[in-house]
Order: sequence, then structure tokens, then C-alpha cells
Amino acid sequence: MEEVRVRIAPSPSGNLHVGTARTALFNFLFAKKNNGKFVLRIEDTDAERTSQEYIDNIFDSLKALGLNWDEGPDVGGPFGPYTQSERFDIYPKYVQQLLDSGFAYECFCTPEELEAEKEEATRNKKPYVYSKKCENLTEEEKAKLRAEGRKPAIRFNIAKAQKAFHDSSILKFDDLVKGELHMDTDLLGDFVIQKSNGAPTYNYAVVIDDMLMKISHVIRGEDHISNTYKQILIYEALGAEVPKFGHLGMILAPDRSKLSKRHGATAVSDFVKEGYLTEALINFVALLGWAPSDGEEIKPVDKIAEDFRINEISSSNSIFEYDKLKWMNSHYIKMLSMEELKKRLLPYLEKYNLSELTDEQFTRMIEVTREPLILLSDITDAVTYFFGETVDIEPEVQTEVLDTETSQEVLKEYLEQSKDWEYTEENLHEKLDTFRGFFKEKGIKPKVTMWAIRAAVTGKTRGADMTATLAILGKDKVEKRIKAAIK
RNA sequence: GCCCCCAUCGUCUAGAGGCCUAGGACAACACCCUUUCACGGUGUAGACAGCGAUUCGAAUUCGCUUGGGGGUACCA
Repeated sequence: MEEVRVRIAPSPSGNLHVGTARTALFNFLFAKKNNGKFVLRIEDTDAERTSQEYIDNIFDSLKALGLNWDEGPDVGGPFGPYTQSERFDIYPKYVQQLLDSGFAYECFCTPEELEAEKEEATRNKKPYVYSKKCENLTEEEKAKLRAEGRKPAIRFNIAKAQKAFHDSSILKFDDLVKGELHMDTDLLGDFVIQKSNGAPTYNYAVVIDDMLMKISHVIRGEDHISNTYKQILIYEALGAEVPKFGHLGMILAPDRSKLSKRHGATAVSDFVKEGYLTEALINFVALLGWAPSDGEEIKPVDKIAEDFRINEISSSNSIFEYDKLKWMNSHYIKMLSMEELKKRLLPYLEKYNLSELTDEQFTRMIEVTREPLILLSDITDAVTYFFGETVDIEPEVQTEVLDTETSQEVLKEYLEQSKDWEYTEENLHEKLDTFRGFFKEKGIKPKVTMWAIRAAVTGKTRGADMTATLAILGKDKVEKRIKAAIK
């Protein structure tokens, strides 16, 4: 069997989108599963929308997700260059071949003429298909047009190719994920393969690149289905081997529209900034359209690769639910080692003066606050009361907890009894236990007792384990805060 | 408008004619655990879009309808 070669070909007109990441993942998985090669190609034909920043973002995001490519702009490979803008000199050759074999022709129509054709079509409620009026221009006519200063675009002759290689106008192909797909090519219209300025168009350039890079399987979003027919015809006209195609359903926002910024993060780097783990993101995105055979949903990419079968991918669109991603993220955070977690949390702790804590205290603080983290960024709010001499008391905490008589009583008693307490967790655990017992006898629930202390010390009604919190803060800060809370 | 694709709980999905009174995960709700929140545990609720056809038998096959998505560029 021939070598499996797949590719991801993002166009750097924005940061790497999660949709592209998923397509990249499925390509990557397919390559892994079949011992093939995964190629990265940058499609920067549209120079105006391209920027180096986006290219870097694509590289970094793909790497962060663990989707390493075997061939690409940075690592090279036998079929380079892997950046489209550096390949411009190879496209005209095949245009010429197409021209010579009659599968393409020069088109001198102006944008205005084309516009008029389209208007005419819509006026008559007819589907627009290019009129082909330049198909049979004589050499004299062409020379005359050229003399007028017109520069021709090159169009691909759909009908000619279709007739040459197929029985009817219906073109069929067997899609790796959707099964047999078909289209009446009479409805396609002769499309431009080379613009009048000499630049190749997308549909043409992809074919040339994929052909030259020996891509065996093209796995991409279903928004490319209609392009596929055009591309197949180009391969055939060129006498090249047609690769296998597989089209994935799209990822939609919860409102079923296209996933866009207004729904939240869309670029991989946005998710990372918000505190998502790339491990969680890639795992989650794999589950959009694919299900593990053993039902184990939490699974690293290499394990997914073992289980992956392209024909088992769902052919329908799927909605990007942030809820499940969050659940998965919290799961991955729980699996992180302390060392790794601390490292990853650091960027979200920049606003604090970490020198207030010893290494030991810092570690303990993370240990007792990591449990409820859904996003890495949640740590910022979770540890706020560990820093500074005083704390901000939430208004509700003030009125509902601290202002009560019971709380005041508890706090005064705490100051009194805790005078000679040693602030180690072990000791505090014991002392607090008897302290709760002291109030329990007076008819005050342990819960209420603890709430008063928590409210005074942290300003909140919820938070990390109280014993640990007090120990980390130390006697000095605790007493200061309790005194401040007493009226 | 025309063409193409898709259709199982709110969401992601399992399901290839009898194993389906449709299974799992997230979310929701309830209870348990607990010095709080959370974690965890145990439960509850929740779907085959509709209509026809094929068949002894259909979520699974076929047709139509409806709904959703995509395409229709000298954008990629």
C-alpha cells in the first residue's frame, strides 16, 4: 500500500481556530494510525490578510496541542517549500499544461461583464454559471483584446474535463466519512484557476500542492465539499492520481451559528489565555464527532490514535458546548502533578506578591485551593485572601455573618482562647475541634462557629480548608483580621 | 433562488433490521458525605423530527415533508 500522507493547510489570516485544530487533529490521528506522514502547509496566497504573527500563532498552537508535523515550513521535507507564497513559480507550469491540453482557456471578461452576467441570472431567477463566452475565442480576437490592454484570467473547462473522464455530467466520489457524494458538474461553472494578475486561485493551488506533496488523503471540513468536484477534475485533467477525500462536519456555536468571537474563545490561544489546558482542549475536540470504543472519554491523543477509525467519525455537525470542555478541563487540572500545576498557575498569580509566602506555604496554598479549579485562571480569585495584611469583606458576608451577635461572640472568644495557639495545621486542627465543642455546648452549631472565623479571616463564606488557611496565614495576620472584624 | 450535506435526551454521542421497555458522558435536579464551597458517591428526569413505504419485525432500509448547516467569487 502506498504511503499515507495527510496535511493541514491553514491560511494565516487569523489565530489558529479550534475548528482548524480539530481538522488538524483528525489528520494527525489518521497519520498516526496508518503510520503515515502529517504535513503542515501554510496557505498564504492572500498576502493582504496574512501576517507573521498569525503564522507564529499557528505554529505555537499546533505544537502546544501536541500535533507535531513531520514536514512543514520550519522543519522542511522532501516536497518543499511548504509555504504557498514561496511556491508561486511552480503554478504557471501546470496552468500551461492545462492550456495546452485544452482543459483551460483564457478569459478576458472584465469584472463589470461578469457582474452583469450574474445580475442577469438573478433577475431571471436562474442559477449563475459562467457563460463560457471566452471559451472559443480565436487567436485574432485574443490578440485584439490583449492589444486593448486586457490581461486574461485562466478558467478551467469543467464540461470538457467531465466529458473526458466521466460518462455523464454527474461526478461521484467516495467520501471517507460521508460515503458516496455526487454533484452535477453542469452547475459548477468554469472557475478561474489563475487570476489576471498571474496568481493562482485557491482551488487550483491546493491541487497542485497536494499533488506535488503526494498527499494521499485529504481530510477537511465539509465546507469544502463543493470544491472537491472542481479539484477532482483538475487532478484528472492533469493526469494525476486523485487522493481520497474525507469531509468532517462543522463545529457550531450553541446557537447553531458559526462559532465566532461573540460566543467566547475561538482561537486555541484564546482558550489557553482563559485558563484551559491544551490537553483538555484537544481531548474535548476529539469527542466532537468521534467516540472512544471503550467509552473512556478522558484519553490522551496517543491513546485516541490507537482507537481512531476515520469511517467512524460522525458526519453531522456538532455544537461546541463549553460546559463539557470545562468539566474536562477541571479533570485535567486534577491530574496535574503539584510541580506542573504550580508552574502553570504562575501566570495567573502575577498580581500577588508571592514573597509573602515561603515555598512551603505556597505549595500548601495551592494544595488546598486546587480542588475546585475549573480554569487555571480561577486560581486568581481562589487565593486572594492569602495575600495582604487585611482582607476585603464581601458586603453580604458582612451583613449576614459578621454583623450577627453570635459571630461577634465567636470572634471575641477566638481571640481569647487562641492566644497561645501554635499555628501548625496539626495543632490548629485539634484546637479548633475543642473550640467548636465549646460553642456547641452553648447551642451554636459547628458550622456557624466556623463561618464566623472564615468570614473574618477570608472575607468570604466559601474557600479552602479552614485549618490549612489559618496555618498558612499565620497567627499574626489571623489575629489582625479578626480584630478588624470585631466591632 | 439553485446545488450539496446532515438529522437519537438541552449538548457530545453508543446504536450497521430482532440484543433497545434505546446505553454512556456533560449539564440539570434530589439525596449522602462534609467546619463552607467544591470534590466524591448514589439516584431522578430527559431523545430515535414528522408522515408514508419495505418487512413477521425499523432508531437502523427507501421516499416525501420539515428543520439545521454548507456552497454558489479573479476569498481561502
